[in-house]
Amino acid sequence: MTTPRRPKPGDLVIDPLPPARTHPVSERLRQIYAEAARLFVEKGYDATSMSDIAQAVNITKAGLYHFVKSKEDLLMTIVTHGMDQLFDDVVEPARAVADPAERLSLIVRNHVMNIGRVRGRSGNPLTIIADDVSGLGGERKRQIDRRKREYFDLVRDTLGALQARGDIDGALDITVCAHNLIGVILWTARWRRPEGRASRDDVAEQILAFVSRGVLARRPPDTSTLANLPTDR
Amino acid sequence: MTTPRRPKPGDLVIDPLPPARTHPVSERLRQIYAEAARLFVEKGYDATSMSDIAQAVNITKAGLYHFVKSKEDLLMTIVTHGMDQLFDDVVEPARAVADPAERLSLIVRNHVMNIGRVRGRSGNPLTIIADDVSGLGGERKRQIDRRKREYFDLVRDTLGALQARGDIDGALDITVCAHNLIGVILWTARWRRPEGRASRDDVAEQILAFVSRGVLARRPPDTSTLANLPTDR
DNA sequence: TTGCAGAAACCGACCGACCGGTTAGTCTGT
DNA sequence: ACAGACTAACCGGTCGGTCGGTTTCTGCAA
Repeated sequence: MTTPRRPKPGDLVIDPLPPARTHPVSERLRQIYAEAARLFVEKGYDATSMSDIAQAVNITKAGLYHFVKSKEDLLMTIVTHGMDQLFDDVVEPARAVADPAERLSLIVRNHVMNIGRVRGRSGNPLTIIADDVSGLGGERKRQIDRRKREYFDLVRDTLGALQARGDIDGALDITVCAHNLIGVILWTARWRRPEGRASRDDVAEQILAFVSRGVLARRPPDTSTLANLPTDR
Repeated sequence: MTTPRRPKPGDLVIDPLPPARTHPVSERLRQIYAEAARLFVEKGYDATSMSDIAQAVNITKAGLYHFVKSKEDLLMTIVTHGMDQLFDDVVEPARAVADPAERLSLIVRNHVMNIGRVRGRSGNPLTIIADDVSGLGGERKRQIDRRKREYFDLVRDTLGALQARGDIDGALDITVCAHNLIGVILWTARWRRPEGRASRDDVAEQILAFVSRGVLARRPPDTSTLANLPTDR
């Protein structure tokens, strides 16, 4: 029952969803994790059967069990890998940035880029499904929840630092703001289509503008003082 | 195969999840829809069995099928009812408001209040699960999607009107903004606990402030001109 | 007030399909 | 020879749903 190691920087980690193993992870295994992740995201964990996954990689269910211990293990590995990516791409880089405004920009940009990234032939890694971990039993669920909490705290503390130095209106509840911000980011996974009009970069910049200035803020300090009248109809 | 009617104003609609029936809908039926909704939200549609639902209302599965035609019917009725509420509480009132800024406020407030409302002994009505309608076949899924689209268009058009009159920065993509806004609202269903610190009203006002002014907008037009320096530190 | 028919409410037993997972054994490359 | 990759057949169990029957409620004629 050792806690599953996650790849350290310099680990030569292979692109899509590698299990914690030594180097030449078999192509099959990669394929299995990639297809399983795609199906879990597409149809949901409960609605995806092991036969579905087996069929997607062109082996029988028994063949699939040659590589994988259980369905729950499969989910745990996938979600853990998604979390690893989140920490490698977002959390650790963010912690290296001292200025909270810059840190916030980095978090938004990197997280949005992380979501919807297409790796190999797999669909987008999850983070979304990380919310759908009800299929995980006791200790493993707690492990994922702890890392989600860690990420949330990073965001909230960053907003807290901004509020402390006066960059955020004191009337705003930074805990609620942190939820809102994360909600906006994660929501992109549900509406953005890779083939759509908006690229990942576009969306990242749009979201940054959205959360920074808000939707109703007029562009520069408006030159005409008329703008401040109470509800002009 | 007539399209299921939804209650018109003045219909004397009974509180939690009534099927389309004449007045004295049986208590059992109300209980069934309420418990089913609670379980679907709690564990997900696929992970909830008909036996679970039957047990929750203290009858056998066969007894349950006396009231309900199929599991999919149950889901469809619940989701349709959730949509009805969204339209009654948010869309139709919003359409009666001419000013787009006021309309936006109404949408945010009423939608946040609608989510997490507790009716009778049922949990919060869904709108969340309206995203989880993969269990619905062809035509019925399309029917729900059409109404989701209608709501989305209302939000986007409202933002469009605000942008047209200069209240929203021209650089912002209002389609992305609409997604962001809806994401923030729906996300509340995933993190807000009724017993928690923040009331529904609190959250509604916080979100309104969040999307209006953004997080990084300093309070009033800062009196010291020093504030406009490029990235201090 | 009673008797009773019919409808609504409900149950125990059961169905075929499919679930996650296992077994025993067969290929194939080294 | 042997190990990894893989399969056909199968396991106990649960799924959504059905069946035939019994109880309980309700309206109404005598």
